[in-house]
Amino acid sequence: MTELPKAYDFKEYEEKIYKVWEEKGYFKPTNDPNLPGHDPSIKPFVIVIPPPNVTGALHLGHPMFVATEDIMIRYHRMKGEPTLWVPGTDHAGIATQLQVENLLRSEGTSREALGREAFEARVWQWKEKYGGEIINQLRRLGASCDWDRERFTLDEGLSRAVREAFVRLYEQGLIYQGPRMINWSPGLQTAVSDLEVEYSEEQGKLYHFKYMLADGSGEYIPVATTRPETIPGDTAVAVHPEDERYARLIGKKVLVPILGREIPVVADDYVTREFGTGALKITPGHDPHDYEIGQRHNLPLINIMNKDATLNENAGKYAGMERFKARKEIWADMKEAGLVLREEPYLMNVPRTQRGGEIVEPLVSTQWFVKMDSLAAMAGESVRKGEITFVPERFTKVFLSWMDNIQDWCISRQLWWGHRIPVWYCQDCGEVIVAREDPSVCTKCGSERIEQDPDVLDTWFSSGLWPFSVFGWPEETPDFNYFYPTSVMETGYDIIFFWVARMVMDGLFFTGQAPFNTVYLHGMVRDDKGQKMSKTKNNVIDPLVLMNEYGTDALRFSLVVGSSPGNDQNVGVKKVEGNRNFANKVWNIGRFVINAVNEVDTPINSESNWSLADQWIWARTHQTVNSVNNLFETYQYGEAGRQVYEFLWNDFADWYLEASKRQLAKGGERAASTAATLAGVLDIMLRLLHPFTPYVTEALYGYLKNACQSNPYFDNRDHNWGEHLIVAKWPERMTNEPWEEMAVRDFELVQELVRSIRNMRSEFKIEPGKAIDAVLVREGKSEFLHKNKNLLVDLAGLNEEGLQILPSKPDTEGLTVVVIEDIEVYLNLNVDSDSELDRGRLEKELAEAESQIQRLEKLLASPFAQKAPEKVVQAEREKLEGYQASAAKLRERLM
RNA sequence: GGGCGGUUAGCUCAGUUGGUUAGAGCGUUGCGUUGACAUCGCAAAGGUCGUAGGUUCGAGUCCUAUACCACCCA
Repeated sequence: MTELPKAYDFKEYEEKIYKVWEEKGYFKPTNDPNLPGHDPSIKPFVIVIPPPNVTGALHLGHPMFVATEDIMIRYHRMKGEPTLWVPGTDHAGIATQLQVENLLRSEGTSREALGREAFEARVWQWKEKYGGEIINQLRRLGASCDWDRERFTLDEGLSRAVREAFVRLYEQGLIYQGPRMINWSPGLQTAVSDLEVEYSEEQGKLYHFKYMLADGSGEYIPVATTRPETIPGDTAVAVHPEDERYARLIGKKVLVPILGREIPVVADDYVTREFGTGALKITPGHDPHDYEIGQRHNLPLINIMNKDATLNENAGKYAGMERFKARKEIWADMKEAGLVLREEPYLMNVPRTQRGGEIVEPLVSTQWFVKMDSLAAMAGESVRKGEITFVPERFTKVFLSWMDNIQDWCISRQLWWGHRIPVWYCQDCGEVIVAREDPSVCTKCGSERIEQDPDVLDTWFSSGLWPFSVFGWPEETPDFNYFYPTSVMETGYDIIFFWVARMVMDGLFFTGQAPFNTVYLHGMVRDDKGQKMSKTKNNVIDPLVLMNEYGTDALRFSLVVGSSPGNDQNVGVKKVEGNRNFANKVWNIGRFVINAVNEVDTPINSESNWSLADQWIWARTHQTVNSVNNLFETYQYGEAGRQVYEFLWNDFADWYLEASKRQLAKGGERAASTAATLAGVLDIMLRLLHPFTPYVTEALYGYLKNACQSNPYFDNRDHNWGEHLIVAKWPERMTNEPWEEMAVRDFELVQELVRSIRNMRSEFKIEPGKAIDAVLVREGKSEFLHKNKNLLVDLAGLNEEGLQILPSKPDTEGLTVVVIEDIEVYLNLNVDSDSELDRGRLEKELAEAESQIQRLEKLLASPFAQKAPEKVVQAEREKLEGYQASAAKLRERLM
């Protein structure tokens, strides 16, 4: 057997282990519905991946969701359930198109120069080249997905699903085309949906000016606007119906500045009297609110802008001028005409595109929309009925309020990369053909002059179908029938509207079932100061760098542990480093245990005779297993990981391993049973830890299993070794045995004694290696001390030969005392026991004990003693007794 | 304007049926390499749990109000 190296070298294992898992087929679900012997009655656990952008770069959000989903997947797989994680990527219309356009620009060409077909071919090329990168990175993160089921939103099957979905919605009257106010991105030259617009508070100006009455009276209405360039599109001035200032002007005509067009003054209670001048210019063609007001008052709609955000012929002399230049020009001209009142600084909400960040222009354009109200109502009902639950629960409300205030969804995009809208227009008879299969002639007049709509669908249109399109829908494939609906949708809370809501609506509409029963939402990853990561702030941490430096396990653990569901998570390099150290700690625990197993040279024949330490570590193991199970069932992975971490480091390594050394040194059966405990506990903990840090645990598990199985004296009966850890059985809850509570209490007393003695050593500067003589006293009942004296000797560094255990107090002249409850520990520290230092220390301890006594006596005299549960009261009484005992001993000593 | 989350040790954060002297990691201080681990060990310092009320025998935890920070929606 080869000695393991002193430090865990993740580079040595990660790739190899992943390969083994994959080759062994562990990522594939058991009970595959496509194979003989399938049992449809067994419930599978299924997650579909939130598909990353196919040409996107890896950022910390990816390891975040991979870690969380992989934890869920590995846990269910280890529980023996048929488990499937479907991977895939998203074509990400705008993002991908922009990347390729950038590339073309650098080559001195453009998509327009290439033409649509050549451009599309070029994007596919790009996708083939870079699309695999993100997938490889997911593998590197340890994602245990079934790669044979990998999908891409633009692949053939999913494209068929998209077309089917579009046609069905259209047939049901839920898709319509029409002129509506949309958000236009002049740079991207496409419509974007409401969700793709972000508002940023920016310093602007509020321009006050005169709207002259048309009657030539010289009277005017003062109006304020943030966008003077839209004045040519004004078709009314609105005032509040109850505003006395303007009441008499309602119904009169005013003149549009510069253009001199007559428009009416209307009354509408949308107007806020307190805002600005209390009079609002109405531009139905270029403002969503004005658009609605325009509809209410039957106002004409004037479009004054071209698609590139220059003004058009309707703007008169400003035609052809860029929108912000026009703003200046118009204002200057109005100033000259004496129409300007004043300007004041104003903080305004500027709409910008999520991608690119340029200012969005609201304008009326003919686009395709999905009618949302009935779909949203269905989705809301499903959630209200509890068919879908959110983790954390508070997102239910967010989801429902979105559903209750839903707006129609603009799904057409003027892009070339995406699912082409399956609509054809007949050039001869004007027929609109919506079809599942590309038509070659007009279905009405038979003309061959038909043209397909040039637009593509919003990427989210296809993402919404993802939970079932990946299984072959609309075909009722075996996968679809068995794996759909899925179990958990795990994703970030930032796309609850973009994606989760649409999946729910689509799932219900197309399949009649909610696409998943649980939505687990994770928070955003921020830097270690809580700042959003962004290139401009230069605080982006590249996951690949972290993985190269500290290993995948460390990164995964850092992204899951120390946070709670739905809350944002700060990640710094320090944290990852700390968890690299943890992986190394686990490795070294493993080295120690394996070594102990290797040295077993006797079978265990007699009844097991557990030491206190053995009992304690088993009791703690049971507690941890039970607690971790509870936490997993309630999605509290962060806390579960923390508990395993704490157990391994603070209980198992710091205490049990130390305690086990003497037991191992004894050799024979004692050593054998100790090794069995070491191996048994480690085995369980590796299983609990595996979903978090799959690589180091799998590596160690292999070595541990090998050591145990290759030693003929080692009893493997309790181990139930899995072929690999990834498919080893998950530790289920255990019932606590009656002796456990006592073992924990006794061992904790030992720990307290040891800590106190260590403190004394430190305080009195005793050399670390020096064994000290001691006298241990517990009035009348010294068995506990006799039984555990070895622990005290080993862990506290006492001198075994010089150690006395007495049932009553002897002559302890010259010794320094420590008191823990009713136990006195006299230490020979070669210091003057009557020294000021020592007396001072004892007095401080006594004072502390006395103040505790006072506190507890007061507590127990209060109504607490009657009203609190007996168990709680009893615990406090015992504490009081402990303090009373130590106080008595301390007082005696100080006499 | 509506909503949601946060405010706990110098820093970053845990703390899910309210149980009675509040936890971790990092950082800080002191000591330490005898074969699991210096990617380590032992010990120490450090918090009136944002503020003000309330409910309760008991509140970091529940309720009300309020301040500040962040986010979502309009």
